[in-house]
Amino acid sequence: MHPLDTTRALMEGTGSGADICLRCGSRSIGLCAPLDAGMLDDMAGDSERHALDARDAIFHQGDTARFVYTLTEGMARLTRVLPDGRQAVIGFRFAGDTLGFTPATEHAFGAEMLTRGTICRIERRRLDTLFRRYPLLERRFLDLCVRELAASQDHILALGRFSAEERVAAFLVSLAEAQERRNHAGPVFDLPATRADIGEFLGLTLETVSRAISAFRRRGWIRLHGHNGLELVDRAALIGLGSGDRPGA
Amino acid sequence: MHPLDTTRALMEGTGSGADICLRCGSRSIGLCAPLDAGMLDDMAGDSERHALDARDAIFHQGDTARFVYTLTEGMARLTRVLPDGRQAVIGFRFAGDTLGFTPATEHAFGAEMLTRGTICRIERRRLDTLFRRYPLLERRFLDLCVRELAASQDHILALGRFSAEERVAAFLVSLAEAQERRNHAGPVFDLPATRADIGEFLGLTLETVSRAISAFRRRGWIRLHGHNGLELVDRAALIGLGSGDRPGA
DNA sequence: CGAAGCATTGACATCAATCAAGAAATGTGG
DNA sequence: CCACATTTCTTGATTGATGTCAATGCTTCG
Repeated sequence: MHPLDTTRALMEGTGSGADICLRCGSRSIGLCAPLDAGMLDDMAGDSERHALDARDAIFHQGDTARFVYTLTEGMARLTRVLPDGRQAVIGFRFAGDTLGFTPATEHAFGAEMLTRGTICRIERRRLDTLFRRYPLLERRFLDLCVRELAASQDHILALGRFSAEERVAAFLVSLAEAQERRNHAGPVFDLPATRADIGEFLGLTLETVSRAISAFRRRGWIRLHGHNGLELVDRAALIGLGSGDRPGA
Repeated sequence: MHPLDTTRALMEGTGSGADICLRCGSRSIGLCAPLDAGMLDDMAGDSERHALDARDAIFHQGDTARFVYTLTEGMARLTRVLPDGRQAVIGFRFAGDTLGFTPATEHAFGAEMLTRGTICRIERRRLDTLFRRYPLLERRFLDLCVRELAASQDHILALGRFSAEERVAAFLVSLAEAQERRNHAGPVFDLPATRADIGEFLGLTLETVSRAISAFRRRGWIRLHGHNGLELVDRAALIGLGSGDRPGA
């Protein structure tokens, strides 16, 4: 992964290939990708699907980590709260991503839907059993984990060293790329996160995010279609700004 | 882990228990902790020790990831560089921590010694063989990886939401705690990182770090002993500031 | 003792946060 | 389908925290 494609990998999260999860019935489930039919049968008996509305919580920070989740439809955000109420968005997740996997007893962050969608969940204990039966599955989790770690480091680099506009540019590009990797067609992308969500992800206020987006619009780099539609008119300009290779800095 | 003990876990890194690595001969080697004598014999034939001076590189960003390293003595920093030269310190590592483990072909970051010390390295390919022979070892890497991920998220929270003084306070406390967990005695801790290193870790300039440290000194919270000695006089005050639970924010 | 590296401090500039008002989009009920 | 309420977004004015530039002082080490 290019170390500068800051948020791309975070956006990409733990998503993966194009296999079909027999139980969930949808394409491209991160968790199930490396499994053959026998493993999937094993999992199917213990997994459940749930439909959720926008803003619904998948799990809360501090919850006992009983389940591991796969987001099968929709977009979610991962949040972490400080005792004084300050909040940060740790990352965004898309259809196909795995959520809430941890060896700790509690979830260190909460997860909420940004759109309506569905999740598929399996008991943590059941997953441990499967790890023992199918070592390949555990290997896969290790890979996902390392990839996510690399993405977190990209994000650390962005938060520590990028200006406001650089962060927003990197975010918009990574959002578009994440959707393209998920078979998105057409020039208009979804932007279900509010300015406040984006700001909490990038360590900025919502006003600063809004100003950056307005600046890009004035420069003709992007076009907005309602509150939810985003079109990248000059992607090269955004990539240039969001890649940390600007000459004067 | 307390979500607010921001940098503590990052400082703690992948360090671990108190087992003895037969090959390296030193206490508390992260990599070897879960292994019995048979596994250690297996590893010993392929691992090598190296002595390094302060500022020596252990590996560079972009290097082929042939080896996995264990820091057996000394302190190191992990750095990531942008094309325009901006640099960030991703984390610090202490004796007992594992470095450079990745399934990717290249190291995504570089590692340099801050003090003189020694490292023990094993070939990545050899480690893969061991994974197949000792599933417990792979499980251990998964645990370390998840813990490091949680630490990265703490750091993201700090970079995105903490003020300069809060970040420096959290850093000093975590540095002290990391050394205490490694059998440190006495009130004076080592601070081998320069103001510039700390600043690159916390997303601040070296001047801002210096000002924060001076402010703590003026308030009687800390005392400095030369360029390398740090004494926490009022740890509670530092913890209060660095925990994100200040009332007015 | 002197040199080199690192740290401190001050003056000033700048970027992003804050405070505040109003506009656009979305959703709701009649 | 329209009017209204709500939420989200935009923009402006101002403030404040941190960065930048520059000069000086302290530690360490040869």
